[in-house]
Amino acid sequence: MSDLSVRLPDGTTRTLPLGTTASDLASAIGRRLAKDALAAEVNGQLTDLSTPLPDGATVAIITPASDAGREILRHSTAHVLAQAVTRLWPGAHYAIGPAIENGFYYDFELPGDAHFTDDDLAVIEGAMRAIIAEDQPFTRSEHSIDDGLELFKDQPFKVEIIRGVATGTAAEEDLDEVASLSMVSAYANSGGFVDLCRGPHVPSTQRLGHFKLMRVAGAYWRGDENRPQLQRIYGTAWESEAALEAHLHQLAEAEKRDHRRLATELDLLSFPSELGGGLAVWHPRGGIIRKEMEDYSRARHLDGGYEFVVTPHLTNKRLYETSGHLSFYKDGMYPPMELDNGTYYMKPMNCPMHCLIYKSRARSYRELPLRLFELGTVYRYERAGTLHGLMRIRGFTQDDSHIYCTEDQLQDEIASLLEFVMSVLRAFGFTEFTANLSTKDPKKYVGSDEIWDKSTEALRLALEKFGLPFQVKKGDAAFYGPKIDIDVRDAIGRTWQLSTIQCDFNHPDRFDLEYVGADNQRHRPIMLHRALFGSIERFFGVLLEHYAGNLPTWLAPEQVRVLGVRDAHDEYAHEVARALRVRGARAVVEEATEPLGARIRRAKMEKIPYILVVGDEDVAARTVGVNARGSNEPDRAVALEDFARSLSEQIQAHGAPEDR
RNA sequence: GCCUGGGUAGCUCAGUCGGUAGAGCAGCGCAUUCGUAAUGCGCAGGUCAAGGGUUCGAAUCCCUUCCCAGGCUCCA
Repeated sequence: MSDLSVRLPDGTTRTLPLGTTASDLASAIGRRLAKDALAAEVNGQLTDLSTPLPDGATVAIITPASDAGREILRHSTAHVLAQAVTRLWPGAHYAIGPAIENGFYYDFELPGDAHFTDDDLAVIEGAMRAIIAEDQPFTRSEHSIDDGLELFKDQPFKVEIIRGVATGTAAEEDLDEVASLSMVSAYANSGGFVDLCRGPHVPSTQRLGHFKLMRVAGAYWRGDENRPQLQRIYGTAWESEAALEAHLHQLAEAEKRDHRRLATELDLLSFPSELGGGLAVWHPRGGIIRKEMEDYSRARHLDGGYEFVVTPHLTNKRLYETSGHLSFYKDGMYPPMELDNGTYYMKPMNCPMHCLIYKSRARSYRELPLRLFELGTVYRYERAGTLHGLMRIRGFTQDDSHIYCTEDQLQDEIASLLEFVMSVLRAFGFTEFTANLSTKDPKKYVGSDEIWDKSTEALRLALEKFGLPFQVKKGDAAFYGPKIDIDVRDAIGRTWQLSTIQCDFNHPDRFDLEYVGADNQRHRPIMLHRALFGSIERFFGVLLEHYAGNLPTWLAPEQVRVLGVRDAHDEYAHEVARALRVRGARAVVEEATEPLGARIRRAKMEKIPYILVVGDEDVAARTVGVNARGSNEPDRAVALEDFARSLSEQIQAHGAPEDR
């Protein structure tokens, strides 16, 4: 009997009898590994533990606490979900059930137009736990296309997938469901349940169990809203109960910093239903934060060589005929108003108006780059189901600028734009950035290939110059030009797309924009769109979540609350607050009509950066007791002058917060 | 727009089988004068999202609309 040898991830090789499976290998290495093993990676290919190993293979055993291991757990749990649903709803059709970030889902079509309800989740979960307790093996089998079609003849979605594979028209995600282009693989469990799948799977259902079904949702088959809507069940699954608990805890934490909750709790803004969906009113405490953000933005733009413009919210439709919005963006616009002298629209974008400003007189190359900036409020008719707090809203203000430059200036202008954008984002406390570079969609674009190449290259060079990690998204650009999108990472690791720098070869043509060059000839400028916050509303929402409501002092609506210990100290408390206000701080006194502890508690819950407590000793020595947000120990007997100076320095500096 | 689930006091929520609405916090008043996260007592607060229907009677059952949540689709 001959042997085979395999190479392990640590570089060692092992010699084993022919016919050894990955499972045998794990046992040979150690009892612990044998117990943990879920699957194997053989020559870079994931496979079941029961697969016999080829001679000379490089083999790694996949265990649960790894990305690959969790993915297998999740995918296998999705199969159990499908099996449970078919037990409870005989005749249910199951479509696809992949592993996703933190979990899995599976899409179903229930017999007789039935729908899942939230209450069904507990029932399904119970059925899943029963299947897991039954310790059912996942048994792989391979079939020809024809046999596969026969095997799944009662499952129309599976049939469609197999047909797609057979005819070479399969979507990429479908290839995960089958073994190869000429063969389909299936996994059977006990009780007659079979699912189409490439695998690998855990050896038996007993290896699963640390999961929770999260919610039901509708999802279109193939993600196409013209196709049937299926019932999707989302779940999360982990390698251990502790990991599952940690994930659920993380979700609870994220919910605590939900900007919609914080906006209500901190009395910042609201969405009165009288206004209609996606329209917000800003309360005084939200309004002052917004003012600070806008003031800072304006100051930086002034510094950065921008010129300030203002344009109306409403315009005659002719403008959007010229810009082309009416032909390609009509669905996103509020319906027209028919007036005596024409048809008017709310503006969904500022760019056409800025082009009119450019066009208002002849331009010389000496004026370029011309950087127009506006806090421009726009209205977009977002579909009702897409609205989401401040993140997706129907009326919002963009910090929008349009830069007109020559081809020769493009490179430098993009580089300086990127630097400007990052510098402002850093001032708001973001430190981690990534970018996407979207390139030409060869099927749909305007402008010459040369200008696309040149500007795409300019964008790429700017990203490289700043060492910003980026991914190229091929074909993802809008038809009018390539773009950079900048994502920031927030305090709990989520990423948000905020800023964008887009080249536009379309507007200059449509508006027939020109400048006179040094050669006394007319030339067409290039237009750049640049949004930094994107929308003030959305950026505000991201900031709130990033800081969990603990805004840096310069942005906090109330920066200092002054509390006298007894009402005898109220007069001094007012004096302290006045002294701080003179230096530009927002300081408020809450008089001593309630116990000190209650007033401190309220100020803490309002997330005010500094609570000052003043008593007899402070009145006598002109000091304050400083209770800073996030610190455990109050700082007693700080000289008022010292506190006032350091506070105003902190506010002036903007930038990252002092938070501990 | 589509699917599922919701909407009860400013906020968070309870409300049984269809029988005329309840708590805590917040607010207001009075008392309390207190050194770092809740002083006590009292008062007020509601067209139960809106409209229609069934019923002797509707927060509760049915229909329509609006709004919200989570997804799907969409985000030029």
